[in-house]
Amino acid sequence: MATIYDVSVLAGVSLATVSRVMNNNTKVSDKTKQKVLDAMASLGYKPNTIAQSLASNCSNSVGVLVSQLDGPFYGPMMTQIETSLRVENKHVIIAAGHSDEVQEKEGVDFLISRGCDALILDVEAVSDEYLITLSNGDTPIVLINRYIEAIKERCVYLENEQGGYMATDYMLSLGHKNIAYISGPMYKLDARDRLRGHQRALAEHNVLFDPELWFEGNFREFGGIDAMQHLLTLNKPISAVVCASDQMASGAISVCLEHGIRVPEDISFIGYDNIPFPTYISPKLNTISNPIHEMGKMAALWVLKEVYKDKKVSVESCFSPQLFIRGSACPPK
Amino acid sequence: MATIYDVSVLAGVSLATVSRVMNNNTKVSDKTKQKVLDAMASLGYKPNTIAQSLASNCSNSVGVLVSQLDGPFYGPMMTQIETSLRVENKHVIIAAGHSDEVQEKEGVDFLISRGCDALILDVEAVSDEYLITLSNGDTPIVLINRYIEAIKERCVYLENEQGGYMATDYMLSLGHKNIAYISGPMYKLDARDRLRGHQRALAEHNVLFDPELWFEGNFREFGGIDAMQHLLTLNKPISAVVCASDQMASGAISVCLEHGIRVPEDISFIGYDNIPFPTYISPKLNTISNPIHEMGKMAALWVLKEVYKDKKVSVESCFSPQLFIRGSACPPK
DNA sequence: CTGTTAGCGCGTTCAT
DNA sequence: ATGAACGCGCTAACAG
Repeated sequence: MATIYDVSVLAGVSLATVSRVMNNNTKVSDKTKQKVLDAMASLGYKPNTIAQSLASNCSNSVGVLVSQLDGPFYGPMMTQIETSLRVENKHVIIAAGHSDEVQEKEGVDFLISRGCDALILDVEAVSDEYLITLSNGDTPIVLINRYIEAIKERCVYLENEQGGYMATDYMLSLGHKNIAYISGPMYKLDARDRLRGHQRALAEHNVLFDPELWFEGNFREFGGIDAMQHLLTLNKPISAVVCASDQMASGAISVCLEHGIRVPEDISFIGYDNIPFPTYISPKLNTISNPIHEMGKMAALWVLKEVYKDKKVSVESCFSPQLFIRGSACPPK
Repeated sequence: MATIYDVSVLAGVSLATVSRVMNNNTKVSDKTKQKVLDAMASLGYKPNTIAQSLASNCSNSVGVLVSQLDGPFYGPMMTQIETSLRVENKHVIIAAGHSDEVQEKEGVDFLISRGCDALILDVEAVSDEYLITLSNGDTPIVLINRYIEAIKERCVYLENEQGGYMATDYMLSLGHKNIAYISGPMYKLDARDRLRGHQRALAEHNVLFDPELWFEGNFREFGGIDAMQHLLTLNKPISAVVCASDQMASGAISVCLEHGIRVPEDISFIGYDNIPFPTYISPKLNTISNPIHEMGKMAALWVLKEVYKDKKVSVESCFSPQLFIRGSACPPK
């Protein structure tokens, strides 16, 4: 591999001059610049990014820690992050936290030790205090999907309570009264927020929240399956089910169909997240959008602006959910 | 940040000794080692990986280029790669190729310029020749999902032809004769291989391949939707549909259900890939497994063995598909 | 077993 | 505008 030294010899200039044309932050006369450029081209010179990092104390890498790399969310998010960052020649290093406090912290340490210039975190097991302390460290962080008052300028999040409200409000406006709710696990903030929204909608319509009609799921398909099986054993009238995730809604619907219960004729459904898959199956799932890809992009822009001092980007941190009406709900009989 | 120098001073030894205990490849007396360890601990010393990389000419990073970061495949694959590599303290840098030749090449260049020690590639737009040439370069590469004879020891792949055969053979064994086939795009090798397997199965059962019953899809849900809508306009008897991907199968099934066609009673279906989602909906999709996560893991192990000279791993490069029977097929009426 | 010394490839003062 | 020299933090001979 050709180095800056080879280029300097061929161009008949000093090392420093070559470095200058590379970073073109200092004035270099046009003709020496051209000589250097020619030399670089004829040698097929590529800068050694490792050496650049060491000398400049900037690795041009940003670490991304998500709870899981698979599933319907993180893919789109990673896509946006990678795309937004690569155009600025930054690279992304990934790590998975697996929703486990120890692993999430290990992931953070790992990424920091890797010399990342910034961290984009989608974590759920670590405490607010940990994150606040972390944000005072040397490596800047942005949080996706989490709102912490003390460091709100580093948070990119969705108004989950509002989304939960919208889902249930929609069912109520259709005329439903007997509404079951399948929530996410209560240790997750977004699950709690969505549930709160659900309860607020019920209250506003003077419908009592029946704890028996609430099942704590896990956001995954089989959580929805378990939930629906349980709800069916209750022998209570249920005309609509609001699910805190599309995955749970899909699982729950499959249980109904297998029991000969028609959707939406017998029971209406609405999910949350607006993941792609359920829009292609039958019935097409109504849902509340969770613009996870937008949030990924925004987090990347935050890094570009705050860490790499890119002037032209502007960031927006709070996202509003949106209702998508398709074919999985109708008025009660 | 404390450096190796600070540690050496505090421990009263030389720089080299500190370096030795870090890499513990040379013998160091137990008590000096302990002194160094204590000094490191009390300083909270963390090695600077950038400097290590520069000095050792090894970045401990491996680049992963996939066509897309989202969708049901690459998530599980990335998970395995990340997990396998992280335990060995290697980090993964990601890039997306978007199934486009230019972008795939740019991605490769990007990762190489980032000093990756090795590349794991899941590419489909670049030519075999390009990859063969690339494999002769300085950065070792492994290919996932692609078989190239000249560099087969660098390929981790699935026997797609066999899988295609199995899917159709299964339908034939159920008694189906009027079998439609929804393929992937013909410019992709795996799509062609799966189709070949389909044709071989038909031939073995003396069933003629009817080109009219073959629709070239795109592996995605809407490809299956388009395909099924087209097949239905044919007014030909069709009792079974073999799809080259679960996503297309799901799209196709949704079209049937909307037309009041029952699955599997009226038309049987089988997909390919064994992605999670369709196992949670109704009807549960029969399919051929595509162990993409296993392949990801194997690629990571290949890198560990061939690049980082890890002795204990053994790699296997050829994967066999497997038939999964669930609820989307039955004998014809 | 341990210390000395030279790089790794590049950025960045200082001079000039 | 350009060059010389030093330093980033660490590894790897080479001595001893």
